[in-house]
Amino acid sequence: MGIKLKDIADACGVSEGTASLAINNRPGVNEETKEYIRRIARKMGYFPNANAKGLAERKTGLIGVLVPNIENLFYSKLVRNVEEYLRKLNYKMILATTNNDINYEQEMIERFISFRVEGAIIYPMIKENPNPDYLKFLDMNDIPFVFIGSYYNEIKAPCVMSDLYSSLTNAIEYLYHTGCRKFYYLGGCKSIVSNRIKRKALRETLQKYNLVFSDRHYLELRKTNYHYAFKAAEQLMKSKKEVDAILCADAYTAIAVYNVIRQYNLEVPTDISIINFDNILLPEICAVKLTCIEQNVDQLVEQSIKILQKRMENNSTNSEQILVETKLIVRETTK
Amino acid sequence: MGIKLKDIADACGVSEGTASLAINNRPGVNEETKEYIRRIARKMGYFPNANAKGLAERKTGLIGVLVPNIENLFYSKLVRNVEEYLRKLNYKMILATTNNDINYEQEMIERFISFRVEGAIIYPMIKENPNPDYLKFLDMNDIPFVFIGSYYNEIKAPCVMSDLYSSLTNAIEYLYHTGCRKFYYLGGCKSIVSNRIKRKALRETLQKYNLVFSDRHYLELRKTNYHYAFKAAEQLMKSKKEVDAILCADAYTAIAVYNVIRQYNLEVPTDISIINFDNILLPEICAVKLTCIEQNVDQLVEQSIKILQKRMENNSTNSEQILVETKLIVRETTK
DNA sequence: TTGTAAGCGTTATCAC
DNA sequence: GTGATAACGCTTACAA
Repeated sequence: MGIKLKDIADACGVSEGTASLAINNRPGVNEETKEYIRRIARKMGYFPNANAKGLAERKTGLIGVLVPNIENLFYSKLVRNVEEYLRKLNYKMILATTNNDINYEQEMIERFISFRVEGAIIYPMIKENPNPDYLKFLDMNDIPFVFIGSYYNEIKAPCVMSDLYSSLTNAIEYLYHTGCRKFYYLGGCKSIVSNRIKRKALRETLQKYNLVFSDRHYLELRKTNYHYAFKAAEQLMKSKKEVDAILCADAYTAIAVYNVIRQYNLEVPTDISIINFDNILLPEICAVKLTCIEQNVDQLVEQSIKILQKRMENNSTNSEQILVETKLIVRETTK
Repeated sequence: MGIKLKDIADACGVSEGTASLAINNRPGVNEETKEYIRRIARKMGYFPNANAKGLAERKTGLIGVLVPNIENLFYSKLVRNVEEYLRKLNYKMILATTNNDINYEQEMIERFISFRVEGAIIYPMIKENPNPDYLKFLDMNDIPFVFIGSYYNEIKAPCVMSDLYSSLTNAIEYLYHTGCRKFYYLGGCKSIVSNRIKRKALRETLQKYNLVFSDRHYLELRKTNYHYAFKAAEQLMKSKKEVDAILCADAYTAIAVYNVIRQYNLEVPTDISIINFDNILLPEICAVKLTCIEQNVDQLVEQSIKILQKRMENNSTNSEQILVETKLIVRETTK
C-alpha cells in the first residue's frame, strides 16, 4: 500500500508523531529536523494516505459534484468552473456523472456519502425522476448540498439556477417586436422543473399579447439532441402549420431546426426565427450564428458554492432559491 | 461524520463484526439476522466509510484518470468511455484534469497517490513538459499506470495511442492522389511526442514523393484552438505561398483554416484541401463537413485498461506500446 | 523538542 | 452464528 509515515519516521530516526508534525508543517518541531524530515519525505515520494488522514481528522476536504453528462460543453464548462473555484477554497472536487440514469445518480450519491464528502453540488437529471428520495441519505449523513441548474420538487434544498422565466419573457418580447406571432418550443421532458418554468413563461408571456401557447406548441423530445430535434422539426414543417419562431433547448437542437427549415427552402430569420438556450458553440464553427440565451456559468457556480459554504458552516437548513440573470445574445437567427 | 457501523450494530442489537458481515453480504451470518441488519442499514441511510474501508481492506477500488482538459469533446468522450469500462470491472474512476498546467498535473498525480488509487491512466499534457519526474512517485508507491494518447519520453511505462504515423501517411497519400503537392501542418507544440511522430510521418511520406516537408511547413500554434489557428492561417494566406493542403490538429483549427481560406475568396477543396484529426463535431452542425482522421476511442480505452489490468495483476513492468488504427473519413474538405 | 498512546471506522482473525 | 480484538495509517493530546 505504498510508502507510509512510519517509513519516513524510521528513515529519519524520529517518531511518527514528529514526522507527522513536520510533514504538515506544524510548529513544535526543531526547524532543522523539520526541514530534514520534509526533504526525506519528498525524496522518498511520500504522500499521506488520504484514507487514514480523513479518518483521523474526521474530514476529507472533498466536495462532490454531480452532473448529468460531461460530453455537453455546458456541463463541462460548469464543472471546470466549479473545480477552479473549489481549488481556491482548498477543497478537492470529486466528479460524478449520471448519464441521465436514475440508478447511476443514486449510486453516485451513495459514493459521495461513502467518501464522506463535506458537501455536494447537484445538477439534477434532465429527465423525469419519479422518486429522488435517495437524496435524503445525504441529510441523514449530515452532508449539506445545493442544487444547481434545476431541482427536484420533492427534495428540500437550496437551489441556484438561471432565471429561465425572465429569459424567455425577454426572448419572446424580442421576437414579438420583430413580428413573430406563432411560437413553438422544442426541448426535453415537459414535467421536469426547469421545463415547467419554461412552459409557464411561454404561456403567460404570450397571453399578455393575446396569443396562446398550448401543449401543442411544446414539442417534447425523447432526448434533447440533434437527432430527435431534427425529426421533431421535420414533423412540424411537414404539418404545414404556421410558425414564426422556434425556441430551442440548446445549440444542437437549434441547428437541427435550422437545417430542417433550410431543407424546406425557408429562410432564417426571414421566414422563421430561432432562439436557443446556451452559448456553448463558437459561432464561427457553426453552420449558422445562433441568437441565444447565454447562462452566466460563473455566477451559477459562485453562488452555489457560496450557499454550500454557508450551509457547511452554519449547518443552516433553509432552502433559499437564487435566480441568476441570463443574457440574450443576438446573432443571425433572429431579425 | 455521518452514520457508522456501530449505529447499525446498536440499532440491531448485534456486534459490529456481525453487522459488517451482514452488510457486505458475506456467509456466516444467520439469513434472517442478515436480512434484518441490511434492511435497517438501508433505512438508516448507512453507507460504509470508504476511508475506513480502504484502510482496513488495504485497497480502494479506485482508478485515477488524468486528462489535459475536459472541455474538449475528444477528452470528455474518452473519459466517459473509461468510466463505463471501469464500472464493468467494478472500479471507481477518479477524474483529474490538468488544464495543460504542469503544476496541476503534478498535484493530481500526488492526489492519486494520496487516494491510494490502484492504477492510473494518464493522458499527458499537450505542451512541453521539461521534467515529468513526478510520475516516478507513482512507481515509488507501487501504483501501476499507462499512458494513453501520447507519452513522456523520460518515463518508462506502457502506452496506448493512435497510429499517428500511418494516419498521416494515409491522409497524405490520399491528398497526393487528388493532386496536392504543397502541404502544411497546423498544430501544437512541435516538441511533444505525438507531434514529433506527426512531423516524422510528414517528412518521410512526402519525401517518398520527392516533396520536402521542412520546419517552415509546420505551423506551430501557441495553443491549439480556433483563435490561434485563425491567426496562423491568416499569416499563411497573407504570405502568398503556394498551398494545396493543410493538415490540422483538430476540428476547431480546421474550421479556422476553412474560414480564413473562404475569406481570401478561395474554395475548399478546389483550391485548398483540409484534413484534421478528431471527429468530434457533428458534421451537421459545422460550417463545413470536415474530412477527418477519426481516432478509435473505444479501442484506445479498451486496450489501455487491459494493459493496466495486466500490470496490476502481474506487477509486470514492461513498457509495451500499442498503436490503434485510425480511420480516414472523407467528407467535403477534400476532393 | 520529542516520543507515546488513544482514537478515527472499518475488516478480519480468532475464540466462544 | 456471533462477539471481542487487533490491525490499517494517520493525527493529536499528553507525557517526558
